[in-house]
Amino acid sequence: MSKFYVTTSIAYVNAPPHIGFALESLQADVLARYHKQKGDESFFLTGTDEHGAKIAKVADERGISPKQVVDENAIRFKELKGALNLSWDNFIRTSDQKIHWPVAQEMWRRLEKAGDLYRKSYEGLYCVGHEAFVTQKDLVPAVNGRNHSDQSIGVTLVCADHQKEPELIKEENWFFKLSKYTGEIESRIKNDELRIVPESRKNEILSLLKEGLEDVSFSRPSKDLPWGVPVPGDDTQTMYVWADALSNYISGYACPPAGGADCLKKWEQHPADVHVIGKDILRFHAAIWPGMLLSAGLPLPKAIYVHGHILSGGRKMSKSLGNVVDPFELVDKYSADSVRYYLLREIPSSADGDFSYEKFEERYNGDLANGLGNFAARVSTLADKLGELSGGLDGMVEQKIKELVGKANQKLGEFKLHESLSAIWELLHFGDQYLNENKPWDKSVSEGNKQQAIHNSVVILDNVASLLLPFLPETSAKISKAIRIEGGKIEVEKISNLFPRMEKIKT
RNA sequence: CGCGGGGUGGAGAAGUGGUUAUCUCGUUUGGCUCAUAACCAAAAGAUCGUUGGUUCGAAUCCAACCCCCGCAACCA
Repeated sequence: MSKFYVTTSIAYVNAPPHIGFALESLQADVLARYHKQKGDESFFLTGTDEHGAKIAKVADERGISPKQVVDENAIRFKELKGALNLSWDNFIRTSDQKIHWPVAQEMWRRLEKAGDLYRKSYEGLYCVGHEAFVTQKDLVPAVNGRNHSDQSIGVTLVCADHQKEPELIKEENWFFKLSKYTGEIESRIKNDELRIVPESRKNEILSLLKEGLEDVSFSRPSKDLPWGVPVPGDDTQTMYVWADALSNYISGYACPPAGGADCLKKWEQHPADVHVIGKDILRFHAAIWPGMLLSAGLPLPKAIYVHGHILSGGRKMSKSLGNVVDPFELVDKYSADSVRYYLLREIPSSADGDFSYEKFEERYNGDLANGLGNFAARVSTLADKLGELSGGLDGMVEQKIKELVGKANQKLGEFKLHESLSAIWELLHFGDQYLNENKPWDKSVSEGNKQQAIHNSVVILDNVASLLLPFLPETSAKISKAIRIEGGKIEVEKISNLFPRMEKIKT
């Protein structure tokens, strides 16, 4: 038995759960369930990132404490477990002062001890409207008439949102010597000690590393960032997101009750096997996080699996377009397993994918109702009519099962979840073909051949159920429960309407 | 010349030098009737973004160009 530790990224709680986070959770869930099924000791971690100026601002606007804001929102993320039938073992919240903070602070001390943290003044453009620093790209030429006065020096640049000229502000921060680790990180990724999947993402990060990493700011003055983990030994500064949020992979990893430094030991013995993340945060996980771990003298995760984003109707989801898809609404309307199936099958597991109700319906009717549901009903009805079955396994059927089970598992190992599902459906298709060829309902077929054909179909169905366990746990259990195989004898209960066909709702 | 990813039948994808370019959905036709008007088979439908090159042979390698999408360091 081996160990398997998988994580999702932690979600920022300034908004309710997004369907993209649902996808990420499902992908990690499949991996966790698969390893559990194999008999591995699996640990699946998820959680929420709860600090930052944005949260503090929301709290301020609503006249409540930041703690209240994050408590409210974190619940929504936890509820995803029930809604989507997730199997995570722990949910870590970065506002957890008892478990998380000591770990984040211990990490900080380690970096400091390694001589990798230093003070430096940071200079930036500060917009009063944003109450935050803005970058050059946030600025646009002024369009206001009153700004036209100083044409002598050209156009005035102002903040796009507030039409105000930003101030130049200097402040002192702690910086992390990430640049020091560029070479080491690069070589670890290059030789797959830290595997980045898919290949295209690996190349992307390698080309970034080739240009070299710069040191990153690791803290903010506490007056600007009041809501966060205090920097150990410097009460004027609060940790900026990196040391805080990324440490969750250690603090959330079944931290021993003693906490703090003891948590790091656990990671030292067995770091994460996979971090499942979105393409938007690749560089943080493939550069800053490994840099921190190297500095702290800790092992790197073994793999980072990068998924794409979900588009809605071919476009980026955004509130202003009104095409945001709420995962809870979906599950409510359909079922957990059908939403799981759609997201895991339709969205290529390492590229962008699209969500639309039309496609959902197509997948549901085509694959779940007509494919899986119908085959289960078909086989179980045939078997139920005959009562107890005996007979052997056809060599050709056995070989096909072996081939496709192998393919499904191989794809899973490559994190190609949608292709793994596709292999399972190949097996279903083979089952339908097999039945049509052997016609166990036909009067001209001998009793022995009928028994044989149905026996083989049941074995196919049983294998499908087993392969489906990580993807569609509920459905898989329903099918498995109906099939009893003991020695050469088989008994099957009738399985009806796993997925009732949907009527066309939309044009 | 910032970096990267991508452009394959109506839609979505697979396919990194070699016989008639694969799969799913959709369309048409035939078969079957155990099954959720489900299942099986066959057919139609692609100048593989454009142009040029390498090669006996390219979707696949090279060059130029066009188009789409990310990223461009503090935004998680």
